Amino acid sequence: MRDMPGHLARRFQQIAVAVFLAEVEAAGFDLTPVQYAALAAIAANPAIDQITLAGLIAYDRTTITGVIDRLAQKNLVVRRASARDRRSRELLITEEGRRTLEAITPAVEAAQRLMVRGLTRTEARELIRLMQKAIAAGNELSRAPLREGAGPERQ
Amino acid sequence: MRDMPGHLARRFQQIAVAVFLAEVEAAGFDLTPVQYAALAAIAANPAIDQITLAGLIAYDRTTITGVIDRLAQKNLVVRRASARDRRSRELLITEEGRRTLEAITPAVEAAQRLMVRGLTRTEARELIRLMQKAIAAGNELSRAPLREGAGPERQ
DNA sequence: TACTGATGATCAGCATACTGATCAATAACG
DNA sequence: CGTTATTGATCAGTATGCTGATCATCAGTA
Repeated sequence: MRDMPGHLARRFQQIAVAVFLAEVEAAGFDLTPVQYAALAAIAANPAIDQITLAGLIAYDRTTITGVIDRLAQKNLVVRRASARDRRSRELLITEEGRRTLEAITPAVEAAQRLMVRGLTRTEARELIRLMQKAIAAGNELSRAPLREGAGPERQ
Repeated sequence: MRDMPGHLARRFQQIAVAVFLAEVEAAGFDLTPVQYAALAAIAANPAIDQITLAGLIAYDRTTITGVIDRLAQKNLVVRRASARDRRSRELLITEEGRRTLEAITPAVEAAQRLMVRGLTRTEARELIRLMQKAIAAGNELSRAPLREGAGPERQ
């Protein structure tokens, strides 16, 4: 059991979330890993729509509604109706959102280091590389694959 | 973002769960990764109580109630009042549970291989080793740490 | 232009995970 | 023995994630 990738994946994620939440709370904030990722992506991509955002950070499209709900409730982002497509909502970070994002970054970085504190620097880099490689090969297997930023049309 | 251990952990777990569910469903079963782990642990530890089970597979104690509820509803396990401690429930696998566990094993093993199909055999082994090492160092950081089987008293 | 299909968002329902509380029963102690 | 602390289990509440459905809107085509 203890050498099954699936079990280890669940366990590592479990610890990663706990470390993230602890660091962020110690810094005086109340933001989940998923909320942080969404906030950062919105900051980097103003007026992004929810589907594109989902692709950027590999969320399920139905999950994102609730995440944005909670970010909006905390006044960190704003949902705005799109002018050119009335189905979609444009997402924008607020001033408070931007301040929060900046202030929280050190805690997030500390959490990343803590997650792999049992590894040497070389091992940590190797773990990251191997996870990236495995993820790339399995990207299409989940309902929420990563979609590269649209950018200029790829053929 | 794409080299943050926390993000990669979430993504790898996401794929691992999707692969597991797909393989198990293709084999004709309806069991989640968590339910499988619990079922296997109960099979290997007859009359285990829920708290000890939680420690063996690193579940939160409040999560396990629902998991066992669902396994019991599928007639795969039975909850029995303990004679020596009336607070606790002894968990036992049923005949159907044992048949299911045996029949499902090939699908579970196939899923484990699929999760790391982008890696060479050596890389997969290294990923497993590094995750184990990181997890061991972070074990106490989550609310649901792994607890070694009680076995004969450790001092 | 009317129809058809695709798309963005949301919803209902279910299964993990967690926080923190409660309750019954047991263990530990004076 | 009785008080206190601990422990096994559960519950309420919240946040991901997923399946599958619905609704409004848009795009493409006959």
